[in-house]
Amino acid sequence: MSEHPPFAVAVDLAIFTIREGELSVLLVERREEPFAGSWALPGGFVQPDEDAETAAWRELHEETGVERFAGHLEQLRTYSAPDRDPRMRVVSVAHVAFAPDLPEPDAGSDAADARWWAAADLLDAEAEAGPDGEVAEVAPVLAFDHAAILADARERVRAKLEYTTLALGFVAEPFTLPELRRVYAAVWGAPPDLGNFRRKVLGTDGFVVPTDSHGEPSGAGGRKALHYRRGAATEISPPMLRP
Amino acid sequence: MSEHPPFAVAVDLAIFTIREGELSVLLVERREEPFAGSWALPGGFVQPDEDAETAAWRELHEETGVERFAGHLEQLRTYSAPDRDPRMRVVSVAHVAFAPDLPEPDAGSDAADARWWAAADLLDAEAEAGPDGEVAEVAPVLAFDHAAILADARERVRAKLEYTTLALGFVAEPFTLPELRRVYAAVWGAPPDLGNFRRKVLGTDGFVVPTDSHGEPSGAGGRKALHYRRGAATEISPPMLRP
DNA sequence: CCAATAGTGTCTGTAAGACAATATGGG
DNA sequence: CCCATATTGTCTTACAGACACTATTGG
Repeated sequence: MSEHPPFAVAVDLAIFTIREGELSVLLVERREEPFAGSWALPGGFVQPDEDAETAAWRELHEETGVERFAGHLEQLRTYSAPDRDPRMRVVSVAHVAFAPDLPEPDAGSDAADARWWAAADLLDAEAEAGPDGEVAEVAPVLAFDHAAILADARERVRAKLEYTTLALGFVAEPFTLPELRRVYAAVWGAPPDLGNFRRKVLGTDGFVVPTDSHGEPSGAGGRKALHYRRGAATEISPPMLRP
Repeated sequence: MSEHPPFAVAVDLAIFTIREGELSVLLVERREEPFAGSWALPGGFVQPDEDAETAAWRELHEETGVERFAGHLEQLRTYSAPDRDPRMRVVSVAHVAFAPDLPEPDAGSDAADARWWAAADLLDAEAEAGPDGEVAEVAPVLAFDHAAILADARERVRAKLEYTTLALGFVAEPFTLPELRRVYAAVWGAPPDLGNFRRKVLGTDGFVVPTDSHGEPSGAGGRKALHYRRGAATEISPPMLRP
């Protein structure tokens, strides 16, 4: 049998939420080398008594400060290039998480800062300038291989909205159908057709269940939307395809 | 920052092929402890200069003996329960591979035996008895958490046949449409409708390209089927759903 | 009344499910 | 000729895409 050289095993998390209509991801500014001063996905090492998912939940709680987490967490894939960490051999079991309206994070002990970034600003290289020609804040280049992890994570979320009800993980109960539609718009980058979206959601058995209450108008002026709660269904079949 | 305790990192492989119309997977009989004498998925430790995928390809070549591998290999997911290996802390980056008509394997140095097993016999617990009441060979209980890995691997393959052209990885070129349909039948456990299958495959641009040759009748009597080669397409949209 | 948002209805094209009919080969 | 397999075609239904129309609220 071959040797079994020692590795460090880490988890990295792409934690998504929707802020101001944009799919946003939590990054931390590293205090320590390597990549001190760079922004990176939150993460940490797996401890001897943990599996990777437990470690991911622990990091999620530590980074967001949220105790009761209403969203979803799942394994993404494992990144294991020999040179991905310059210090030593580290394989990272990356995870994806998402939740409704998470609070502004505190910088943890090993982070100089922590904040939400619009995923599109980090991933879609476009001319970054506001309408008045001013750059709000330049999107950073991520440390390690975290740009690749983030790209894979966003694609996973985009794909899963097509054939699962995981969009419900981005909204707090009770929610309105326009709110749910804005989740799809933010994740996919373009809104699904209004009427077709309602037909699909309401026509999929167990996706949402109606309540007798209703929300407030979203803008100034406009009709009140009905409130719904999440149903028991987890899959959408046939899937709702992206525009 | 937290500690980074040492782990061993392994790869395990679920290598599938179709033999006698059945989805089959390669198992090895372990020579060493733990689980000496038990059957397990082939695998081994990742070496210092390798990433997990490279290690998986190396193990694939070592276990099958095939040099030019016509099929497909991809990462499945990582299994990291603290007690999954009684000797020490090992996380396993599981992979799925499949290929057309692989040869009967040789037992490697660390294996007492190696052979193909029908995946259904290992996963679908049924009354195991032939029509004459005789049990051909009792399916083993797999070592470690390999039964769970195998179940996840088969589900991955089943799902991927729906929306990708990866079924082509199970057939040698040139192939006939009935051969390709038998791949779907073996993986899904039931054949897709004959006419609808042809309409879908031939109607998906770049799935298969016709040739001017043809195969021999499959049974005694029966028409000759046309030969095809794989096209450039990798995705099937909209997907071909399981029956 | 007007603008803005929520909700309903309709038409049409695509494609899948079910299944029938025809073609081609071997014995 | 008969049977087994391959190939083509048809009918029906489900459902998505596009888009028009109505309803409700605040200013």
